[in-house]
Amino acid sequence: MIDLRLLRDNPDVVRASQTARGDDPALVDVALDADARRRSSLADFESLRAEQKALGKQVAKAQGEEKHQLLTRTKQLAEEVKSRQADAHAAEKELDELLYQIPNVVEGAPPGGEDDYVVLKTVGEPRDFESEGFEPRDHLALGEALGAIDTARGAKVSGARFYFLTGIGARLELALLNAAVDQAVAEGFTPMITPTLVKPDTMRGTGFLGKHAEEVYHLERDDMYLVGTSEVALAGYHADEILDLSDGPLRYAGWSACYRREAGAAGRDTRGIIRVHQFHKVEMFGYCRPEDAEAEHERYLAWEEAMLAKAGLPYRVIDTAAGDLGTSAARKFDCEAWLPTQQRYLELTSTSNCTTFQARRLNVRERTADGTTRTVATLNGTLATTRWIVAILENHQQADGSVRVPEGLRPYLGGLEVLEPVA
RNA sequence: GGAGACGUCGCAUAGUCAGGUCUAGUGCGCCACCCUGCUAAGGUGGUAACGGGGCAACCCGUUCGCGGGUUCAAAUCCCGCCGUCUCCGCCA
Repeated sequence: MIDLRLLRDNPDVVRASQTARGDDPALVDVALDADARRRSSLADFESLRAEQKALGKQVAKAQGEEKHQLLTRTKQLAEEVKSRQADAHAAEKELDELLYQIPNVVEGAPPGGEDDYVVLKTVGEPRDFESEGFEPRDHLALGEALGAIDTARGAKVSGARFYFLTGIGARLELALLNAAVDQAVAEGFTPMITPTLVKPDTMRGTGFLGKHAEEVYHLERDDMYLVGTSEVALAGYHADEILDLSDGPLRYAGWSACYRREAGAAGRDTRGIIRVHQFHKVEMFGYCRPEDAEAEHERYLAWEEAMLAKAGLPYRVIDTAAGDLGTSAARKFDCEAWLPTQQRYLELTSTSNCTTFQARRLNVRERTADGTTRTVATLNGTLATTRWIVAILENHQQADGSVRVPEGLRPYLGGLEVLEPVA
């Protein structure tokens, strides 16, 4: 939720943000109007309520005829209070619904849509397979030859976009995720294994039930949601709390299964495990002071790049355009690894600065030096996911169908240097 | 799944049976000041969050797990839900 005060004091900032995202700037004025109605109906209700309470005290003391007269007045008043309260309630709800439709205010992201990202840098050289003298195989062909990935049986058991990681494939994923957790712990993150089913309030608070609600699995019978990332649980972790950030930002590394319906992706990335309904992820998530959020965001990006280095992948970093930001993000950097068989970059990490947007919805505040409270900022960023296996297999493959294990992962595979095809 | 107890402004508790004097008391903790040559102890005052109004001092409202209801009036009575604990049943 955006800051109501910002909306009132600087509506132009919010209008400009809406325009940058390709959303309707008029929503700002509709919300301002609703806010004015809310405040006036609230004032009406509150003054009547104050009168009712004052009279109520007299009723308690009065006797006989005086009490009788007071009661006839207070009974009338009660009716009116009730109706004004209902008005105030309705106005509040109306404003709330409007505010929920306004995504976070963009901060520094380039204007435009999905294709208008800005490449911040490119790291590492894509291999020249032609000069090496062989045609690279895609991750599924490699994974099947290595006995690492089984999508056929995944489909048999659970349907399209499901898979089994088998043998060395399962070990490779564990190695990757363990490397991510170890790095995070070394940097001072608290490792967390999080719930993957959450209540509606938590899912709504993190901003995933807006435009992208179609992406989320919902369990009708229990009214619970399957999370698409541990960000959801970690954002909810401190909901309704007042934090002490005097020792610096809080940093958590969440390890969880992630579930996505991929409703809007029909026909895209159908081969292999690039786009699947279930995968695992180690996610950085943190709380910090609003003025520290931008610098913290840069650190998250640096930690992602450190992981990519461990995996030995060529990649680029993009600054996502305003129109392609998630509801909660004010700015987002993605790291995309080179995918040789598709001659394109594939998103492996994404780090968002959500400023105070998520925290305001989830009511996460900090105690400031002068004793007051204020809303904190939240950030998130990917450290490793199942999808990384795609890039690792393709980029480190050799002519004989074997795959070199990147050095950063070898300690997690008992020193194994090469993955060999199984017969 | 069944039965019961419980949920109060950081923590611990009083208040709920008998609705109005609860503007929610007290202890601990915390903050400021005072006193004491230091320290310990002691004294005085302050100390929940959110919203609305006001330049401000301040005033008003909401919140006693959450949501409804009864009533002129709800921490207190009624209903539903959530959570914690205890016992029973069932299952891994």
